Amino acid sequence: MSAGQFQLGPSSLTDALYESVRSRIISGDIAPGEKLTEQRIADDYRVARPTAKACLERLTALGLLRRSAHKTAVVPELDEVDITDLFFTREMFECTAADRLAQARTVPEAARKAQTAIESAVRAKAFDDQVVADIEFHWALINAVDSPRLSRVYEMVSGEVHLTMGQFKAHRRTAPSTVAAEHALILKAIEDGDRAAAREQMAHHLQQARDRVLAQVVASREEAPA
Amino acid sequence: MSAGQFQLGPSSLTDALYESVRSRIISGDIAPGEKLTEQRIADDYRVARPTAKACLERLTALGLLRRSAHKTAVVPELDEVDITDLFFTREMFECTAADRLAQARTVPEAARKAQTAIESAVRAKAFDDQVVADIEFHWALINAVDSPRLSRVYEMVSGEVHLTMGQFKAHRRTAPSTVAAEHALILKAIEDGDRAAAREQMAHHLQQARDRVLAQVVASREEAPA
DNA sequence: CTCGTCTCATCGTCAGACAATCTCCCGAGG
DNA sequence: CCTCGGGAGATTGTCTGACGATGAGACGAG
Repeated sequence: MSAGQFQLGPSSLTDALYESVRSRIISGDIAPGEKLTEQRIADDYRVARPTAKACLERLTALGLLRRSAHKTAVVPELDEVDITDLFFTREMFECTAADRLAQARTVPEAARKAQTAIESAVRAKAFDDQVVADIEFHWALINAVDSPRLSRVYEMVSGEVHLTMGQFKAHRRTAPSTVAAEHALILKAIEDGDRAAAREQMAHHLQQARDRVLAQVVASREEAPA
Repeated sequence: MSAGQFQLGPSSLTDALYESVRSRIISGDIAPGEKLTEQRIADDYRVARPTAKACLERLTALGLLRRSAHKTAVVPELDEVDITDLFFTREMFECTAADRLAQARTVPEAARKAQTAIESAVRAKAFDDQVVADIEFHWALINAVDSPRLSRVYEMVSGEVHLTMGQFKAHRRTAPSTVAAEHALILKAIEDGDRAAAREQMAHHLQQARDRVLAQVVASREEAPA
């Protein structure tokens, strides 16, 4: 009985559950501030509570949920301090990656593909697609470094990056297609093998992105002072 | 009955279990290559298997264990590729931290304390203490940046750093007290607010450390060709 | 209106069970 | 003698069901 324990899928049930909950959080289907009990997951997905528990623990480790002992997990709402810290950490990762790639003059194919995807999403005014492609672009650079540990630790901030994007895309009014231009500069620097420029363009891009996000946080707070 | 479920300690049983197993792996009490079944943990510590399982999963996430689906977890033996990658990642973290601290001209007190601890351990020829203090030194710099995310992700490599130290300290024959001297240069650069120098000294120190570890790996392999 | 207590929701952990999967040894065949 | 396939045991993934502990909010006393 009990719909559980088919593991026909490519990965185990646990992984599928994790992926599903993760995407629901990232997409905003489960809104920031919303509580997520173990029982709710268990009921929603017809799994046992321990399975749901493990899933919540994984998400907590990635920063997609926050909880302390005996308290219910909630989807965090990132404030200015969180966002500043998050982008600081991103900058460390991504500037290092840009430097490395410039050193090797390796422009990953995946990054180019993501770049064209961004451009077409901008033309189509498909903001969601643009966000997805943007994240893919950054992931492509990280993965191209070919350092398992770098990719592993980047995953720990990637979830929160998604959160910032999803959290505020509803409020988005300016649609800066400058993102694509900034990406192009980064790729150019990598192509030229100019390490310093690659670092700098990446840092600049991330600071711009951070400021855009911060501006939205402030704006959304002012229009909804709780 | 069943000795479990007293949670007198400061943290929960799960945390205590995790800490204990972690320290046993790091100290080499559980040797690299050794298999660690869920049942063994459960028996050793008189906890239920699910509790042991959760513990192993946490350690796996930190790189202190390796496992794939349906296979028994083992303490990894880091090879040259792993160590190179690990130090590359460390360099990213720690150079960023050194840069930041130099920018603020903040020399953390904890780092100074660790530094004197290293010196006295060197004088006492207490190699184990030296390793512990060395790790504390590096942690102190990371934590002084006061970035929750930086500290969180550093934890993901810190475990493996411990492993490299513990894994090879048995084979150690040269006792390079140059470590303390290199640390002093880093602190000096931070004190002077010289960001470039801080980065460079840190990078240099880590490259030295990496080469020392790599040399030991090669040496230990040659003397024990399995 | 404030404060302490009490109940309920939720979590941490346990025990025991079953199916799926992996490992390893051992015998059949070349 | 070596290689290869098959089965028994070991190990994991997940389930069900249960108990005590902890935290949060309601409810009544002062």
